[in-house]
Amino acid sequence: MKATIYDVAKEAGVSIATVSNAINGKGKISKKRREEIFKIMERLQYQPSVIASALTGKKTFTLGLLIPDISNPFFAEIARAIEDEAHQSGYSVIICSTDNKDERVERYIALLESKSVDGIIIGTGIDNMDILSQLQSRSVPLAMIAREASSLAVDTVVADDFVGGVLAAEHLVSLGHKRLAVLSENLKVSSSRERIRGFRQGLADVGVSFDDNSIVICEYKVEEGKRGALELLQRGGERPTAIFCCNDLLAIGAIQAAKEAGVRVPEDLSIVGFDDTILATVTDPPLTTVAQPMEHMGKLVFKLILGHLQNKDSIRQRIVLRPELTIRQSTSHVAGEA
Amino acid sequence: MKATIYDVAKEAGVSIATVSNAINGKGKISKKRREEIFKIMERLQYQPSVIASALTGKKTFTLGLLIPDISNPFFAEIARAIEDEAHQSGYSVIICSTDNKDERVERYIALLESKSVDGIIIGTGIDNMDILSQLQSRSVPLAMIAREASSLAVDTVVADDFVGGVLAAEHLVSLGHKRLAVLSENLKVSSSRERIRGFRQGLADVGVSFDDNSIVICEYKVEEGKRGALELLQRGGERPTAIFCCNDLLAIGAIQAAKEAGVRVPEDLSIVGFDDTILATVTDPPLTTVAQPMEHMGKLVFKLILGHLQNKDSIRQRIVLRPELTIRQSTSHVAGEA
DNA sequence: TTGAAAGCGCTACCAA
DNA sequence: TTGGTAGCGCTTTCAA
Repeated sequence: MKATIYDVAKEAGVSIATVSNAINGKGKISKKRREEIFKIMERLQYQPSVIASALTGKKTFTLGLLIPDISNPFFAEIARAIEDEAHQSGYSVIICSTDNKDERVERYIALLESKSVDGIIIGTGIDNMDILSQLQSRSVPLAMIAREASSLAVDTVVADDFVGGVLAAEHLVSLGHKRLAVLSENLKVSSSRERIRGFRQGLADVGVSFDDNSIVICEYKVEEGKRGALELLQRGGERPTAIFCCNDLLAIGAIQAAKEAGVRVPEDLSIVGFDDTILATVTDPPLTTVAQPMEHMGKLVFKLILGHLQNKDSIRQRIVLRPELTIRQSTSHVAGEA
Repeated sequence: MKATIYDVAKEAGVSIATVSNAINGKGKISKKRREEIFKIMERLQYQPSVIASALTGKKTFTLGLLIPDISNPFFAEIARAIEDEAHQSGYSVIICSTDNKDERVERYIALLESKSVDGIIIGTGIDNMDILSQLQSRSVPLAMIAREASSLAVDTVVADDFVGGVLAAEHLVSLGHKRLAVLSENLKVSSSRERIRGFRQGLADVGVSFDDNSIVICEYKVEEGKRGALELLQRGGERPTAIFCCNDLLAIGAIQAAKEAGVRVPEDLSIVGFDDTILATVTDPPLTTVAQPMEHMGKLVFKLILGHLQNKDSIRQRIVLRPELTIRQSTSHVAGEA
């Protein structure tokens, strides 16, 4: 069987209390004992049981990460950053892909709670914010990434989605586009709403009109984006000359839709994405997109929630990172312009 | 504070043993008591602590998943499949991105063991197989996915990498290619070795010669693939007319290298990838690649390891899935042929 | 059918 | 400096 603290204590001829102290650097222990104990631990291949210590000490050194889908490169990259940072502090992270379904969110949260995770990082869209406020009232440390829960006092790291939207609008306008459309995922996702609001504002600022009918909503998958874009392209009336997509996956769908509809990108249709995942660099044409500093965001949320874990009454922070426009080849001057 | 089994027992006027039995469906309990207890649990929002029950010798319902990098779409998709399947059985999965570094593998394994995970699924390349055999000798349930550890008796799910290599070779040869090259990640990854072996065999079968110097090894990142492909393209002597890349990421690197070197794909250079991740569908041109049934593989490993957890002496299985060639537009007849 | 009590491995507090 | 010991929340005999 695996060695326990008792085995070590017996072997060293001391009490388990002393071994525990040695391990945790508590109390005073003579150097000699200390070294002796460590040597024995090594010989016995002793590894303290996090489970047992969690039952007393309280921490499990495990975090839950709620995201829509780990197979979405945006979240995979964020997850990687969080994981790296967490691992350095001895934390593990449990991934929970929710597909933005409240029902899954609730199941996962219950599971995470029963496993006594030390905190939960949330990057998933949630309809019913009560779920979160309940969590908070049960004093489970929370942090949000790439999503906002403005009704809650909770540590948050987001890119400035509004500014991102503005950036996209400005870019498109500067290329002479006047007939714009938007492809967005479910509006229950706060970041999507902000992006659209920013996009609108960016257009309004320079007097370009924008019609609400030009917004198409769909799920966050490529397939859906394609369907949505197709709808936009096949509508009666004048076709938009540019589409702002609320994430790279949808932008890819739009590119595919354009291909299928025989519309050239960027000559006949400019497309702007959001996120700047690895996908944006490999598409045909490479995607002009609003870049979020994913790695940085991931590392930051972990630091935030860690601060929270170490110091119960550390002050809540909301960190907003500025996105940047990465111009590639999916956007160009509107046809007929200089 | 969170409700405990004591609170429920007190409220119900029974002993904790009875509550425990009710929860776990053990022993005999009168229906009346049973229902009463459940009602109280609900009212108190009682959730049994997995931690505490794990300490009593039961399971933690947590699995570790070792992969090279969760931000690699291939592993992200596999992780998603495993996660879904696991969640259905009440299991959580902790992701561990190792970058194929033994040092990281060891750190993660130690962490997972100290957290008493019920099992570990391994999809990462490992140099020192002793790490695994030690794990096994400590009787930690193991399962491999997309990797082999032939020296160990362990549940395994892989695509038939050898056949995949053959498929790629046959396809290229059928297009008239004779000067072939290979771009592979580190050969310590068993699957890469097999793919190359299959590729070779496929060529040999039809009498096309292949020179070991045409194999370039690099890390698994796009950047590295690009560098490697560039080397291949800029060598003196005749340029290869086709490159077989051991995964999609490298294939993308190769596409980028070709662009940079002014070599057209597929007219001047055909490229075949491996995996068929989402990336393959969006590249320019879309990638011809050997498809692995990722979702299926993920679901299968979980089932395998679960069987192992539920029935200690379930027999070891090695499941080999047949890959398929997905032909897109990165391959074509060699220039000058019909 | 139900309950009392002995742990599981570890931490923390109080004595020695 | 050290050790004894009371839990942490739950499972599991063994009796009642």
